[in-house]
Amino acid sequence: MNKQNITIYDVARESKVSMATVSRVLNGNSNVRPATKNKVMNVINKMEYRPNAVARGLASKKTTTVGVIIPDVTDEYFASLARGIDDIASMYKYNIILANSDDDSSKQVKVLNNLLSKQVDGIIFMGNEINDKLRQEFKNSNVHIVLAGSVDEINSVPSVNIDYISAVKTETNKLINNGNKKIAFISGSLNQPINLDYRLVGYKKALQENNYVFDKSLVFSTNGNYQSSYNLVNSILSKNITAAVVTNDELAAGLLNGLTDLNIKVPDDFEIFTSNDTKISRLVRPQLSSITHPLYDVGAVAMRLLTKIMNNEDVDKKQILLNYDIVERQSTK
Amino acid sequence: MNKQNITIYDVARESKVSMATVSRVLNGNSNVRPATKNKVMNVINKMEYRPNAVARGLASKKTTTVGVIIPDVTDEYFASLARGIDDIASMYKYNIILANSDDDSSKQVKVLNNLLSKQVDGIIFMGNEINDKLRQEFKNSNVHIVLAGSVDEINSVPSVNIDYISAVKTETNKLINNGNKKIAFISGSLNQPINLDYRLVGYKKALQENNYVFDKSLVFSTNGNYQSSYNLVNSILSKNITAAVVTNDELAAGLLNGLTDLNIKVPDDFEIFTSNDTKISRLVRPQLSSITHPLYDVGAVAMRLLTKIMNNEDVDKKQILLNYDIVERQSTK
DNA sequence: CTGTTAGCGCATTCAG
DNA sequence: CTGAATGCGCTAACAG
Repeated sequence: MNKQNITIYDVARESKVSMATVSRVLNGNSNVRPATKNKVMNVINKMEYRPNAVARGLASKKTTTVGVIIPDVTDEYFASLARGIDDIASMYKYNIILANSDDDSSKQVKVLNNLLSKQVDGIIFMGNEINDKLRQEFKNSNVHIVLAGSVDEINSVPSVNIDYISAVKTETNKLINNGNKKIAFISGSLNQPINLDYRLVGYKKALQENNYVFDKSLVFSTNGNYQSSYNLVNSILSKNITAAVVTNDELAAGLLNGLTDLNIKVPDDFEIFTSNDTKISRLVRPQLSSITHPLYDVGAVAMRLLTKIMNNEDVDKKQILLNYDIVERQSTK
Repeated sequence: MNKQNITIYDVARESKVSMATVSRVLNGNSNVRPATKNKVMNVINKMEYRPNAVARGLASKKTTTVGVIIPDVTDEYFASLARGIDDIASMYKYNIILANSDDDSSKQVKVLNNLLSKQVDGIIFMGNEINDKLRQEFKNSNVHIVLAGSVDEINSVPSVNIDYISAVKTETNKLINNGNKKIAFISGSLNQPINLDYRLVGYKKALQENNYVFDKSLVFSTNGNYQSSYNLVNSILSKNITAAVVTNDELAAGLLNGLTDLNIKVPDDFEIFTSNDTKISRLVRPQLSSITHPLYDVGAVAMRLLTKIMNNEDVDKKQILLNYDIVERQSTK
């Protein structure tokens, strides 16, 4: 008999007990005499029996797998979240089905439904924009969903993030205190609430507190990649800007390199603050000052929250904000 | 009735056919009259019926999910492979269960068995070292396994890679042609066959062809991270080395920055070739010359190969080598 | 504490 | 071309 095909019946027969008893020891049910438990365990080990999780899932209506919807694993921001998610998931005996969505709305609902058909016990969603259609799908699906490092501006779903507003505000304040008069705000698409409704708001708040007038022409909305900010440099310099708050590290690296290539000295002639503290921020020269975004922890806490929710435990707060810090490296004075 | 709980029986009743017929239209079985097929399809759409993949898996013994064992999603090298894997997987209607192994041998067998219990139809394995224990587990598991961007020195498993020997040899030759007399080979652990049995061999071949004597003291085995090569710089310079072939981009970035911090000019005073052409190689200054490693394609082809194998199609070659190229950016003359 | 029994939702014979 | 019946491997009452 093939190792793959050993069933609970086989070990029951071999152990001279009923399959129900085997099932009990498998599931740690206490209602089984230690002696028979040992007997069964021995047979299980001897036969190298491995429970069929699919059958289990069908019978119990629990698959111990969660779906993870991610824009792109290749993006270090989300990959770091994913790593935190997987570590905690496996700690709680869950597997993750990972699905790339490219942040594309139609792909997102497609993979969501695919995940649901696989009967996942829960879903961790990562994405830069959540529209009504998606919210509706979330609601209609009867699985629990948690957002990781992603915001829903109306908080219709539990989520784990940092306080983006406050973080960006702090950075902007530092730049103001360093004497900069014109500070750019450079982000990925402003259609993304995380940029428009959080980070930009933090930027504006800092300006306001310091009696700076908000100047729309100092706000740069890009597609978020390295080249887009690299190409922005001339336009930025023409406006006598001397510092920038940037919302992702690739963007910041592009800006930095663009500046350097034009012989503008960072931080002497231009200061940069970035947002996610990924490896990139330490690889470039000068190294980038940044928010110390605890990406791994955001993923980990999101997954932990999901286990609680799936387990029907009480959770006091469904919108969790983790602590961040600011690290000043070489791109700021 | 809850959308999640609509079964094949419900649509059968509603369609006034048997569940067998519904099953047939679901599976594209041609033995069903177009008229009844339409009737059933309409009901399916109306009720928003979504087949339960778990039940399907139990009945058909196919789960349309494959396991993906990865050292660390956070590593851009493997993340790029994973992205290629997922894209092709979803193209063929498979989902991927992603499991991080940290390249740890005991974790690897643990997640392997976990994946097997989930009845995955196949496995893509990524890892820097495959030992006999693991090979044995591979053999005992009756699922098909394909290696992506990872080598088994005895080729006991189908795999997709590039020709590391030839690639490194080409790089080394260029460095030799540029007049360098002492060229370092800097890699992650030499316990990893990919470094010891492939890349180092390529390095040696180039030396030999040019009548250079191989000097063991020019070979640096590190733990593979940025800091480890950064810290190596003094030791390297003390040996009058003027160029290096580096086996991963983080390592190369560390070397580059270490050199730059000591005011050694790259490429004028020191040339660097790196291996994986990840974003990093373009973010640092000067940008790193590299093998143009088609990471996404390696993952994609590995997944495609797996689908063929799972489908019992004939595959002529089970050890696939993809084409690479060399791109000379700013770290070489 | 242990065994018997009935599904979980579907694919798949086997008849017709 | 369609339906009835069986079973995939396991969990979860229900009895005892």
